[in-house]
Amino acid sequence: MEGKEDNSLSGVKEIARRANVSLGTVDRVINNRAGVAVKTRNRVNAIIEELNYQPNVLARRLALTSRGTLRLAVLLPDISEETEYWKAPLEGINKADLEIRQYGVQVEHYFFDQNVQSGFAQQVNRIMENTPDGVLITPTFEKESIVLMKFCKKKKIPCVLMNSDIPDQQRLCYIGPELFDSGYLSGQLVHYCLKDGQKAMIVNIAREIESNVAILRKEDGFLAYFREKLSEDQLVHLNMTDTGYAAVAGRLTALLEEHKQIGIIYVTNSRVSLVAQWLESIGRSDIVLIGYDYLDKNLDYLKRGVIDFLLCEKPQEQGYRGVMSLFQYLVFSTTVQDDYLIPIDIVTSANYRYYRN
Amino acid sequence: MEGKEDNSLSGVKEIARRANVSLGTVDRVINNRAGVAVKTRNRVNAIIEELNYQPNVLARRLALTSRGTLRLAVLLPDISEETEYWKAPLEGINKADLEIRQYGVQVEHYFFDQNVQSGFAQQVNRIMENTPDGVLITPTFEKESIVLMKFCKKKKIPCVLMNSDIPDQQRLCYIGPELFDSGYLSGQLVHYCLKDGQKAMIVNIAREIESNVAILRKEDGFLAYFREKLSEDQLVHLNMTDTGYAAVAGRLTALLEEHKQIGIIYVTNSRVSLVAQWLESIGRSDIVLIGYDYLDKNLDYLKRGVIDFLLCEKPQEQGYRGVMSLFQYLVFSTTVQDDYLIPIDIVTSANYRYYRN
DNA sequence: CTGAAAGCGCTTACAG
DNA sequence: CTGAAAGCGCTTACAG
Repeated sequence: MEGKEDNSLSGVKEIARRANVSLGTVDRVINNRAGVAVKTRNRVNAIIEELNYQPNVLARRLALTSRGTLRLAVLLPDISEETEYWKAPLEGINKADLEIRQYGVQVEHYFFDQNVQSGFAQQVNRIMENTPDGVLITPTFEKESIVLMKFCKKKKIPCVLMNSDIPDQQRLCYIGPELFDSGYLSGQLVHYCLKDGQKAMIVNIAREIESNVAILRKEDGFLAYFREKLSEDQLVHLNMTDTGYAAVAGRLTALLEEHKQIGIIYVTNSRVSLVAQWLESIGRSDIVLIGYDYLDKNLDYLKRGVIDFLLCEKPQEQGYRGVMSLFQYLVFSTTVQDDYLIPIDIVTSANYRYYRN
Repeated sequence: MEGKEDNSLSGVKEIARRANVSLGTVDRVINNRAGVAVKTRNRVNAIIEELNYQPNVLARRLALTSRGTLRLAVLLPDISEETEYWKAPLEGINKADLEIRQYGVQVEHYFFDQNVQSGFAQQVNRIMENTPDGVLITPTFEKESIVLMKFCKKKKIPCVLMNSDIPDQQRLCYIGPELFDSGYLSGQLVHYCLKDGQKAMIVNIAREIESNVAILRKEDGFLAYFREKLSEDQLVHLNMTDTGYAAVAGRLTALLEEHKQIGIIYVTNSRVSLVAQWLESIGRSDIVLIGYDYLDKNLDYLKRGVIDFLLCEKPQEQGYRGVMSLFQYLVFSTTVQDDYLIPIDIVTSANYRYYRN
């Protein structure tokens, strides 16, 4: 047992007293600022070590309040009829915004239309003009995203990716699901539900399937499972670039006619509601339906038993964590930030209540 | 647009200036402390409203640092060979502890042996003697828990329940799963996996099944699903109060002999590993096995395909949130705290990686 | 290279 | 009932 001194002093003051220097010098050492004699620096550092000193983040942040605000730029798709999904990440971002506002952080939104690549490019330019202190993006268009990421790298602005990843570029971290495993998991669910003699169908519904990294990765994972544990003979493929209901319903009807043994359908994104609508209209809710995302429309079908499984990747949390990791990095200069792979939740009519937000 | 004045002042200072009172008075009003003339109080409150003033929690907490520490008592089962599970909530509690320590909060642990009711009572007494500022408990033994809860109520100490609930007592909130739905969800999974002509088995393994609220609730939910969508004829029951492997294996072997059609087994707690061990020993990993908890032992079986589904209820998060909700309540005097029903995660060999802690 | 002073926004004795 | 002063632990000009 070491005799603990009556430490009326603590923190920087105690360090200053022991090292026989002023608070200013202690501060310079702690924050690695220039202008301290090596000898002094060493002495102070030794005491810091000895005391196992941990700065009080409250006090630090309070003292910094007077200094300028930190500006975080957030780039993500706007919310449209077609992309209700993006409401969720935005909610998470706003939640984080509210929490850290009082720490002198300010979040600036940049929205783009997912179908307009030039609009994305334009927003990237605006961000670069405004040179924020941190950047959070959904890298929907790879080329322009890389432009921004390179800019950030040069300017030493931390850049966080969300929802889907572009590896091998200098980014602070990626926050989102491991999409391959998401598909693989779907394969597994299909396997559990497949009755004897049945077939499964995989359905991609999107304007640009070939350039949609997310869909391709999920499909890869799904097929990997089939090759491993089942057989591709048991699988029917469908790609729909016409995303209208009539078109989808038409093709599905034809395919079901052709492959009467289809017992399970896996839709690789949130458009699963189109398939649900169709299944319901033909009175075939016995077919197991698996799809994506905790959207009101999808939940309706889930509750009614038309959709059986929804895979969900915590969109709010992605937004929240995206902002918070920038905040942590910039304010508390936390060390290396790790990628955060979001869990892939399996949601059914029996547990969906507990996944609200 | 209102002309915004050059507010060099803000916060309490600005309020004091406008109301023509001192900081002390403003503080009294903000914190509802006595000793302010009604007229003054009203004037100050009006300005607070007008300014839409929000106190800076950083500054508040920093100022309070000098005051005494807040002491939180945490009561939960200790970690033994038999109850590795409780490591997880403890981790969450420790994580919260680390985060809020610098805000002058101190967590005190009280452990008990789940098999010794008198030990639980003893710890309850110790807590009451120490009169902490907040209490977080796992109410394993109902009677003693109620004693503690009543004590808290009288002393106005906030009390949070974790893991299982005792409703209708004055508690700040409950943090844990809705156990009925957990069983119901299991019924649903069984339904999806059940092939034609197969039967399912439900297995309870615990010393005291009849007094184990958690197990009973899950079983209720499970049976409810069967009554609703399947038939009880398709179900075989097994209660094991002898929790040793030999006994379990013996009974299971006999039952499987009797009911050869059993294709799925649902174990209502983390002892699913005993059944997994048996299934593996008799080479029947084709039987679908569903159980509970993200424990190393269970994960091993999950990865090897012996266990198919693990239902998990975020034990770390329960501990973390339990502490944090007390903290929020005591430090920021957040208003009514709501119960937080933890999601029931469905974990398989394809998504378990993302549920680590 | 170093120190003394002022300040971040709030709270608390203490004195009247 | 009210105010002036000191302090929470850290940071930042400014002066030397």
